[in-house]
Amino acid sequence: MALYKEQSLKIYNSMSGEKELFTPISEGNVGMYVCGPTVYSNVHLGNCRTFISFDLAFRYLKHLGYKVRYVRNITDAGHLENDAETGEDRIAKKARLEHIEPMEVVQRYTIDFHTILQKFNNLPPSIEPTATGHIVEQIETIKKIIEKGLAYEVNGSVYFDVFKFNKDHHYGKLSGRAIEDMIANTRELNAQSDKKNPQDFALWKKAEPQHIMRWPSPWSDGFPGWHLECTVMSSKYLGDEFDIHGGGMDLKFPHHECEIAQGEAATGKNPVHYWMHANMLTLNGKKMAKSTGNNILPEEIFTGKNDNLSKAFSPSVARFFMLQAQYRSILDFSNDALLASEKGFNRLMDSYRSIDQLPASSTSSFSVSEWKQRCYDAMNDDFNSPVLIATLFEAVKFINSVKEGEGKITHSDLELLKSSMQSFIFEVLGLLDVAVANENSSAKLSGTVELLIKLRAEARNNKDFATSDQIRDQLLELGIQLKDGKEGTTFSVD
RNA sequence: GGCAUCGUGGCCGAGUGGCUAGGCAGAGCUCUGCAAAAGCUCGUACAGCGGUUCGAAUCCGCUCGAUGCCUCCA
Repeated sequence: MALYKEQSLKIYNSMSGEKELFTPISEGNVGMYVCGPTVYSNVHLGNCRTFISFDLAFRYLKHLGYKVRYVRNITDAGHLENDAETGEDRIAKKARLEHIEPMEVVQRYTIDFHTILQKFNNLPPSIEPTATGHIVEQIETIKKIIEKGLAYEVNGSVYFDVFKFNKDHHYGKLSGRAIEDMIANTRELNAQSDKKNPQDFALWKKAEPQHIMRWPSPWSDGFPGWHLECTVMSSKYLGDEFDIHGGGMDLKFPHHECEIAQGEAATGKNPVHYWMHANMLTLNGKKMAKSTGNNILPEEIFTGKNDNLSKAFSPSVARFFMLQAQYRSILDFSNDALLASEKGFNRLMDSYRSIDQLPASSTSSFSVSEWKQRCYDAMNDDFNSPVLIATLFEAVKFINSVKEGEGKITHSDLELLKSSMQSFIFEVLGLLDVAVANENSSAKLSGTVELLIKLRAEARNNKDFATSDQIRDQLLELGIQLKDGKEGTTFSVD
């Protein structure tokens, strides 16, 4: 029997503002769409947090036995830097600054994006469509919306008629806005706007002569509006209605609001059943954003080359740090927080590795099956990874107590403990055991250290503490820590 | 200005009416030749002010503060 039949997953739906029992449209199958990046520069750590959050959801849904189709787009068509009627798109700007083709910009940063997410051990999505690969579909959707009378053409550009749409629908229902408030709060636009109303948004923009990324359409040589690609690609691969749509909190308005409007205008159906929004990662208390320069690159974490960092941290430590906060909470990045996470992460891994060495008893002093269900309870509660991690640490405490000869565990509980820890740490949380990953290259090292441990033990037996301490202290200087336990000495490498 | 989210012990972060996570740091003890590691014990926090309630960090109101969106952003 599939696990999802035993576990009841609740997801916080941004649309209702409540945690709702998750029921997919088609039993056993989940369609999930997440807004991907615009590839005009390196992904920063804040971007990564969002994608790690949805990777966690993807992993858990799969773990529960769902067949998941995870679609995440790449925005590679240039979109304007602001809502002005003229201006340069960010990809073209980057191309001009670096003297390369716009598609070279796209290629370079798509590769960077993939490389970084792979280091964080994110699973690749099932489909990763690009905006430029779906121009035809986007034009077709614009035609549909025009036919419904909810879009209009002006000077080769097509705009979505928000006011007209709002007569029969509620534009603003996701972000809790009323159109009257939007009008009251509208900022002054430049006078030469083609839009009927400032709230209208572009479905198609006529390209200026210098605009490189352009495609023919019934209205003009131009390019699609930013919001359109997600509507088109999500419906193409997941259907007019699908289960989960995710993205960063900053996309809630206007991007996701526009997606809903486009979907409802084109098909008459409300496209998304569960809206999920991942919260921001902040640096120095401020949102990380490419546009303000308040950001830190993942590569700088891995190398330690950033003024905010005292040392380098592995991708798994950074991932663990982020998973220690719930995805809907703002998380503030700091060196101290990362240092604390690193210690906790290492303790978790050390404990996991020691499970094989635990002696079995005839009874257990810890209910493994009950503990396991609490792990599920945590994840079932809107993917609450920090509570899952806290629960994993209960097991760590127990494992260590067995090592000390305090706790007792039966053979079958031992098996269950090991397989559960394995599932949650690696499969669900997607953490990587650095020591295991380096096993092959470190086989010689561990042999060498084992030899030194043996020599030290002999020296200690002979009360030659000068020699034994020298071995211990010099190894520590090299980053190898010896740990004396009841069952002998083990070691860990930084 | 509008809308939204949030303010938890030294730090990071869970918890949404009573049983008061977890990690890191700190203190004591056990173990140890001494340490480290590990184990045990300790800390009793919820911005402020009112209100609801037998009982509130948790619900309501107000005040203060922070952040996000309202123009591109995960």
